[in-house]
Amino acid sequence: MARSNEEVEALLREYADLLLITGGDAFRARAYEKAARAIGGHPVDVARLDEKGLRAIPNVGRSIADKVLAFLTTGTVPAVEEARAAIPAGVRELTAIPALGPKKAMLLYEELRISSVDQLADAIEQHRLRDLKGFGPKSEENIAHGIGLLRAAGNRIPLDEAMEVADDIVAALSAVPGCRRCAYAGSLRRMRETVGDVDILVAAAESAPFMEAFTGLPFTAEVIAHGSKKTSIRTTKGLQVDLRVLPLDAWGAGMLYFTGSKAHNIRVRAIAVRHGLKLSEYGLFEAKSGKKIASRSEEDVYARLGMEWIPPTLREDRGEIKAALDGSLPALVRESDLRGDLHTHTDLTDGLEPLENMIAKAEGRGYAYYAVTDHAPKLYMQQMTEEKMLAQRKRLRELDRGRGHRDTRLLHGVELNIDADGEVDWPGEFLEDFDVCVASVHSQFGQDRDTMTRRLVRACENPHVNIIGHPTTRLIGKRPGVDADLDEVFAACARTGTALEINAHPDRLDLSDENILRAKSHGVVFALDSDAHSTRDLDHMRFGVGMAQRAWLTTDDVINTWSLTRLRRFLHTKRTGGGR
DNA sequence: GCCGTTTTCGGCCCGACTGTTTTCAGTCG
Repeated sequence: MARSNEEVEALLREYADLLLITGGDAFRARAYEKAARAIGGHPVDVARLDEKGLRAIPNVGRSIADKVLAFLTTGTVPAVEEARAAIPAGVRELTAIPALGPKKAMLLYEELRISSVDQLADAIEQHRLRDLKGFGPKSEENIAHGIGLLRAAGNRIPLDEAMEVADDIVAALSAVPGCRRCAYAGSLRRMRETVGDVDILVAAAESAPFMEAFTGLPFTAEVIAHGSKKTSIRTTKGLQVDLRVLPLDAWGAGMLYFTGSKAHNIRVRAIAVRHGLKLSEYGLFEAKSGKKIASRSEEDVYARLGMEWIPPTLREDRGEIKAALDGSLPALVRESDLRGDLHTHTDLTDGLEPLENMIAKAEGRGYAYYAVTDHAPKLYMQQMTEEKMLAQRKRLRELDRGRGHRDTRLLHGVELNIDADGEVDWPGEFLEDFDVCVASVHSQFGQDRDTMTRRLVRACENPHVNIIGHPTTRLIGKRPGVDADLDEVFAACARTGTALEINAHPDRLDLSDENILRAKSHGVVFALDSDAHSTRDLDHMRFGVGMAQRAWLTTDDVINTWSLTRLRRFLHTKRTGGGR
């Protein structure tokens, strides 16, 4: 089941938002936000903690621990219920619009009784905002733009949220007697960056017990359709999940049918037709006689069509069918190929856990090397100094020395800020003592295309910058990527020996699969990084691997699948002016 | 509301940017 931590985090965040909207003490609201973040990233399930255990979590004191306990035992917290009663839920939803915060949302509600995004859109259309204090034509424009962004995200949900639901359902249905196979298919299996609905397949002789178990799941909010072959539900979070039960003999054909993108499936079926065959979710059949040729496994079906088995992440009709026919599919990078992580944080800046915890988890993942890259001083809120950085390095070197050959080697790095002109926080003399430098844009996202392009290219040309972090800085569903001539940036990376990051955080997935494909055509190499701010975040790597696979990457393309020796040579070559 | 080599109060990651003002509030990272 899903951990309680996420639910508690959402509850505390909601309470913090409501406090801000009602104009409560901002520091009090911040206390709830900090506690929410700490609990969300806490490695232990809060449902298993008593008051003492809860208060041991940073930023959780008596009051919040009591509220969490009340929530875990009764399902509600009186103070939160009171706040909810005072403010329509729609007012909080307004704050999801970029450029619209709690103060303006409350003003809109008080003055114009606006309590939904739709009402706000109408009010803008009628120019009713302009008369409000603090609003003008420009704010109207910005808010309208923000609403557009929000609506463009549609009802698709982030990959990790869909994955968690799917994992839960697969675990629940796998435990039902008579289950022969159970797995998720669809865009989730293809690892698309967002998911519209989840498809679950079960192989079993009888479907009824599975349909019953499915509609009875604790998070089923609504049963949309209930039949013997297919049942659809909507979860409490609004995600549609379809379950199909099929005979074990049709498993491969079913998985193939429900996994491929529409375009992939059309192409595969066309190949079947050319062979005088017919492909459906039940199997591959001779067109004339109706005799079944293959259906039990995906490998069988593809093989009878003259193809290699195609990894799900490639099934987008982007050339994989031709490659499968030729026998030239790439050996895609796998999570087990990763030998290290090159972009991670600790509680020295905005991470949630100390250096030692992060390292222990990295070792648990079997990494050969692990880089700690906390924020540099120009991200002002982190208050980094040279002294703090050097103290961290000293500690890290001590930890590294106290270890045997089989342990994870520790690298000391930094995540630099690329400023408006493409400069970074520290001069070369200070940077040259870091093992690895990531550099990222964290401010002034709105620069025009030429300026932003020059800014990123300049960062690539810095001999100490090894990796451009989250290169477009997009936040999926919240903020578009920066406007830059990416082809020019990618060419600069290739020219200067700078790697581009594939940031595996599910809110970023930056670069995206399409941009990775473009960058690869320029001859760029990539760093597949978690950008972890907690030990749990280190496991986000699977999502980045999904993006890398969707872009056809192999271990040759990903620098942190390389041996430490090869990696060090790559990092060193740029500094010594070697280029690539 | 949380926290403390400052310990029961008084601080709280700090600064830039934007659009609105006429000296600044709101939002963001």
